[in-house]
Amino acid sequence: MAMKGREIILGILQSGPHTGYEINDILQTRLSHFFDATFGMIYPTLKKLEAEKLVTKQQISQTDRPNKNIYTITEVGQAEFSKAIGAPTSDEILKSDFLMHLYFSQDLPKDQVTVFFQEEIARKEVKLVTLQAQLATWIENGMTERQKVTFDYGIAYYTATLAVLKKAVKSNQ
Amino acid sequence: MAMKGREIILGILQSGPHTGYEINDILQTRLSHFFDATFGMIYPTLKKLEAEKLVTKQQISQTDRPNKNIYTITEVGQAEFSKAIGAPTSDEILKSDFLMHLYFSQDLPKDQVTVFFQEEIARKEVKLVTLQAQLATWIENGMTERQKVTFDYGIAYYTATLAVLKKAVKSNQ
DNA sequence: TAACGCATGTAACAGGTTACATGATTTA
DNA sequence: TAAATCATGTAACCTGTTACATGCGTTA
Repeated sequence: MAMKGREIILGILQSGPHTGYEINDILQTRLSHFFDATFGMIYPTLKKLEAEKLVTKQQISQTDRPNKNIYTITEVGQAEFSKAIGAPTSDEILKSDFLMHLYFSQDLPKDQVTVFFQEEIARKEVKLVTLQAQLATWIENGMTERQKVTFDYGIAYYTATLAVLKKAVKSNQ
Repeated sequence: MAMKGREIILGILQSGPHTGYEINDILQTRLSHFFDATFGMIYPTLKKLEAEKLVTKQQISQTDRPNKNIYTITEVGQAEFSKAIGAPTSDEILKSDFLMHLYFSQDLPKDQVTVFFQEEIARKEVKLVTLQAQLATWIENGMTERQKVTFDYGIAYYTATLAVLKKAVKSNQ
């Protein structure tokens, strides 16, 4: 059984207390190339985690900004997380809507396919730049050697697939 | 809205009538690097598609093997598929349980992490070999230029990430 | 004045997963 | 004789998605 939203959030809280908003930010910047999350998943999960005593909530009132809830992992939460991190890893899952379209695009006009290519290239370039831009601050705030591998993996992935896409869009024209 | 199971199955049926078993086979060999399916999804989807008249079912009795159902796409199904294939593509989604483990592995012993690396490398090598082995028969049975791009994408992806993984497992030892 | 950042939450729903159930023939 | 191939299906469940709802302060 792969690690799900609950374990990911527990994992992020291991590096210190955070709000749901901050958890989302970490997910969007540093883990976005191998996991994706939305607020619609984060807040309900945090609520369940609190009900199960895996995290505790501290409410902070703010005047200039909305009030916030800071979540801290408990010992029970730590134990649950340790169990999950030691469990065997499962298969990676990639769902590419772009490749799906391309695979079945035999009846689409060339121009339409070119647009799909360009959109996918643009998306990947944004992802690549976002990830690369993270590196400096990430190292400052403490990046482990193992986390560096997840970073390298993302860069290699985007770089290699962008090359294929850019070559293909040329021969499509 | 990304293409879901129903559109994928409709897409496969565009290249001719197939059984659920055959659909699974195509998915596991040629599309497995960007989509994954299970029988638990395929058969119920086929049933819904038939109820909605997007496909028709022909029952074939066999003596030496189990009976089978051959599904054929209808005109309504064609129309639905054309609509889906022309719609904008959405973001790719990658979920890597291995990278998740690696990212949060600070408390795991080196040996355990090495095992995770080796397992992931083995999985990817199998995927790479399976995909490469498909090429010859795929070309014979008709592979479009665009499908060739999805193939190249998969090869580039596995090759690039395997290189990162192999380098990292060495420095981990 | 529009957009963005901060900040949280719910309800309905869709979609797929997992586990189970069956069984003959062929290949290693 | 164990395992793989062919072949289909259901039921319960889980997890996450989408859309909606609110609202102030700051920056462009």
